Amino acid sequence: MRKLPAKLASQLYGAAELIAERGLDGTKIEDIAEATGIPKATIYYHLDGKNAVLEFLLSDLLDMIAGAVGVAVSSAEDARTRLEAAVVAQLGVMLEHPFLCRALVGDLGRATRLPELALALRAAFYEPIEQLLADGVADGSLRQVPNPGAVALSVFGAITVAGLTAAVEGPSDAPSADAVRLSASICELIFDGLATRGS
Amino acid sequence: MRKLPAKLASQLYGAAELIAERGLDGTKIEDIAEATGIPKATIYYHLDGKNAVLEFLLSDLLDMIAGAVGVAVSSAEDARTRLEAAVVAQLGVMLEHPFLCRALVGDLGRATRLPELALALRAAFYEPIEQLLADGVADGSLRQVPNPGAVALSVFGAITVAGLTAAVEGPSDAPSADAVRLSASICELIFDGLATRGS
DNA sequence: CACTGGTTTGTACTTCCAGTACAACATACG
DNA sequence: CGTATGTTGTACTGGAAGTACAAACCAGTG
Repeated sequence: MRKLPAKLASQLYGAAELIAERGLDGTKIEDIAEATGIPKATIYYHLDGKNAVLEFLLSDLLDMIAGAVGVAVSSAEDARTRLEAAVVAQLGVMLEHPFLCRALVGDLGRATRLPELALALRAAFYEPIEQLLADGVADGSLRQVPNPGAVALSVFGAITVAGLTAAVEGPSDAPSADAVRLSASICELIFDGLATRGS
Repeated sequence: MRKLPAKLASQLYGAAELIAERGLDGTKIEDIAEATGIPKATIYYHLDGKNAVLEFLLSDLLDMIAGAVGVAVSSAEDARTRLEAAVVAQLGVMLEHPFLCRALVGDLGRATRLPELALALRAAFYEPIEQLLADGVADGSLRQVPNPGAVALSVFGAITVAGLTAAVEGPSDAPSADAVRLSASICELIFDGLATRGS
């Protein structure tokens, strides 16, 4: 089940918009069959049901994010700079795949209940951030905080919610420019905060 | 449909844990009937189906949050202080109702597709924050940022994700103490940021 | 008390859809 | 050619949501 032919895989993306729009519940297998041109029997030959369709689509998105972030994170810069790069990378992928993001948000519950996906979610979104915050303390580019776990979670939330919302709201025609802009706002928040400065 | 008898309403809460655990899909109406003691026919007499059960439970949670936050926000302090109070209030309610939070996360997609709930979600979580950030700029207790909308969204994400995760992970035995602790971490992040200070 | 209107509930039914079974067909490759 | 692996149509099964409805129940109210 883990190696469906490339051709089918690419056709399956035709279902993303459908699922994004109506949710997996509101989408009949027959609809997916029609939208993708893959007959129902064939879908069932390769995939173990509806959930597997979602799982396939989302794990792909998550892999893309994890990949892009992984690249961004592995430069030689200090952690703070790498965190900025990671945010841009993550938002870039998200804004480029708005339908997948909408599907993810819409069926988040299901996603977190699919063990494979839950892991991939963590790996794509949360872990890199957690790691970077720790690195930043080590290399002095970020500040030590009393409760790193909670803070990492909040940073993760700040980035992800902003990204998902942006992706969900409007498919943009210049995703990577938007990603840069949005990431600037987010980084300003998480680095400098909102308090009025003495300086 | 908006005024089910108090007795039934209270019984319905018995379904929250069930839904939190398995998701609405994984929960049969018959299960809900059994868990709450309300027979299926009666459920259908008052409510228009499964979604309405979820809608009832979640709109209640959202009302509680909106209420608590509303109180916190309406003090005479400066915006920054009120924002802190709002965070504590929001987290307090969330940690006190872990099952409802889990149900919310698990069926977020469905929730956002129910128009009433989508509005209540916005009103409970996002709008107060947006307002406070604006107030803060006005009264000088918070800094002006180039893109207030995006920042408000990130702040919202930071608080909500941290809160939901905490609620989902472990039902705590001292919710309000935990809320205070967690909110301190979050506020430190959103006010002071993570950059290393010159000072 | 009897009448009336709303609730409550059991039971049986309809409908819809995910998933299965299976047979016929295609394609490839030895 | 023939065996294996994929592809697809069609018909079926099973389970759960939601509906229909009638019988019971429970106020009030005259």
